[in-house]
Amino acid sequence: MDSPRVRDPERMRERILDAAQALILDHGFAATTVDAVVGRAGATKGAFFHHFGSKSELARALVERYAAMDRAHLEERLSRAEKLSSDPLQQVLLLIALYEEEFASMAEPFAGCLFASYIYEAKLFDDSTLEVLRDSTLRWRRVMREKLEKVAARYPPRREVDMESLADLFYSITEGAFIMTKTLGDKTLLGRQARHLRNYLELLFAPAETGVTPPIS
Amino acid sequence: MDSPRVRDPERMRERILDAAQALILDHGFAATTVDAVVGRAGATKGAFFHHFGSKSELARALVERYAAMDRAHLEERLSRAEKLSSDPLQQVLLLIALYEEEFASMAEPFAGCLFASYIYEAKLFDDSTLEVLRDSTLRWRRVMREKLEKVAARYPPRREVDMESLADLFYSITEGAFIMTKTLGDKTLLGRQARHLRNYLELLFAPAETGVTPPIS
DNA sequence: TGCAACATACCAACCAGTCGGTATAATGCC
DNA sequence: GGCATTATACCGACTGGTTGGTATGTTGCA
Repeated sequence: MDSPRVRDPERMRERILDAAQALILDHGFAATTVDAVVGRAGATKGAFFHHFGSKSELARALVERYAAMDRAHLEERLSRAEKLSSDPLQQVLLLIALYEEEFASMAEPFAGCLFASYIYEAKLFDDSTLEVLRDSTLRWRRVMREKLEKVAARYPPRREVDMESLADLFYSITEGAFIMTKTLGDKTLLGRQARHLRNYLELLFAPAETGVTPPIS
Repeated sequence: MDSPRVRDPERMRERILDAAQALILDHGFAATTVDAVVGRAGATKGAFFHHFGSKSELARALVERYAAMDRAHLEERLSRAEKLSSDPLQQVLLLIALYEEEFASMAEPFAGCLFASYIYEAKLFDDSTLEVLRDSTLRWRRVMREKLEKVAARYPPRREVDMESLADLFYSITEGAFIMTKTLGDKTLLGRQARHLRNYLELLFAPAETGVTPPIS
């Protein structure tokens, strides 16, 4: 009935990864047992250790999948924003707005970020796993920084800011808002925090007094 | 010489809490064993279970101590800012500047926030422990919101913002910057992120076009 | 039929918590 | 003050349950 007797190794692997991710975001990596993972995935230990050589290998595979998804997600949104406007400032603002939209349309309050989960158990992971975190963070920095430098070239910022830390603000605010969301269970929080980032950029790069765009509401 | 044969239960308790906190911020709660804690604290299992009925009881005691410290820290900085200026906007800006100073003067890149560590292992803790997280978060929100409302009453914000989410920005940016700091190991990051929050508030509440304060640099 | 994809039974290491015992400090009494 | 008595602080071997991992089977598909 419910369980198709057909074998689909790729799907099984994904099911295990999905189960592990959900459990890890609630319990952390250490407290997520292999038994619990296979239980949730509807698999067995045999299947688990067939697909992953060890629990640490699962950790790396999981974060690599997550990083790839995060990267693809950012690239997709950014290219959408770039198609919607040719002005770099508008592109950045649109990018944030797109994220706001998605946050607003989420059913549950958001489970959390795997990067943040890992970093607070950093000593449990090997360097190659932590390298994925660093790479992803630095990618965010680079992508946003390049875009912001184009913005700054066209719209001289009203305050002297370095573009690196301004780029980091995207990551910071998001991660911080994830934590608050998990703490308070308020799913509107994420979008409202992103909105402030948008406000800041609008104010910072506002071309002239009258050029301040009105709130979209 | 080195080991005083005098008994000091309070100090022993603190030593255990200190050891636990340091280990938890690196390994998470689940992976922090009682043996490791007592090892680091120079204590034994007997001492541990004399002071704490269980590992979960340690978790609660630890986060309560952390929350009290966080609260006292905020109150101290805020009252210092309030003494330095009578203008609510300046008070808020000074508060951030005080935190920037502290972040800048730290020797190590900052170990992390216990609240964030706990929230990514939330399912391991009982409600009374998680309540401490919520209370602390809501306290930050309330304190900052009250201050910001006084600011907004005197300086009409240049954009329509709700003071609640603006207040939350203090917590968000801080927590997010903690995560980035842990990921990249850059101890200047924290202060530079706080600086952007200060910029935002300055721009948002800037009294008039000419009133935009020049960068301090 | 051969091999990948599972399932099941099992193991050794580890871990939170216990317990009998010891050392030190506090208290009550003369 | 001195001393018996009690309470507190601490020690460390031990235990029962748990966990990551393995060894050995079984099943489905090319």
